Amino acid sequence: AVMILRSRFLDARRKRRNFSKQATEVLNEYFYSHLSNPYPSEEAKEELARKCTITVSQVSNWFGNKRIRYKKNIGKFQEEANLYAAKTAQAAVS
Amino acid sequence: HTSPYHYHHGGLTGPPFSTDVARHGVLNQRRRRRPYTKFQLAELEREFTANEFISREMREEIATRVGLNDRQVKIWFQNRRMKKKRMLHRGEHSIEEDEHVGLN
DNA sequence: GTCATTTATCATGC
DNA sequence: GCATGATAAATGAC
Repeated sequence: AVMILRSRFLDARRKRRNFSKQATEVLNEYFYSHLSNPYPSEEAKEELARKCTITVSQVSNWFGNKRIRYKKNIGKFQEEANLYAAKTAQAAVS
Repeated sequence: HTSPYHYHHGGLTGPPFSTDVARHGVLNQRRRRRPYTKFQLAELEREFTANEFISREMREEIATRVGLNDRQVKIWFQNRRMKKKRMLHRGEHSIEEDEHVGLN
């Protein structure tokens, strides 16, 4: 039984799929609008998970990867940051 | 539960990840992650199957046998117990939503 | 001890 | 060929 569980566990990343465009959109919106403290609470993670149709663990994985990769190369994400900054600014006006 | 790396922040001034530099000085930087060998993992898994919690004596015995310090062995068993918990909690939510060939 | 993380590595998508 | 999601070592809060 243990072997079955483990093989199924290892298959998770073996057949990983990219998130949908809408899901990535939602996650990035939250990330760049909370850039000073990009650590969503457990409740926020659950809400993001519902909106993106993914699990809470996947939300945690996404933010973990996003934080480290953003920190390692801020310049590479500058264009993306400006994009979502303008998007949230647009939402604030309306 | 607050984020550990932002716990000591008094104000909200400063860039997102400013605490990283202040966390450790020049001398003590974070130990680099080093994947374990197949032999080490096989031995650790075998011991974990026997018992998930080990005493300090058994910990030292395993450490010298596989070529790790007792701290690494302790951490490995902690992470292994967390992994088991995740594995068990996986079958609850999504039994098997495989082959969802979804296009964006 | 648990557990949310950081960091590097892995496996895959395209 | 890198981008991306998931996992494996390692740290620290509690």
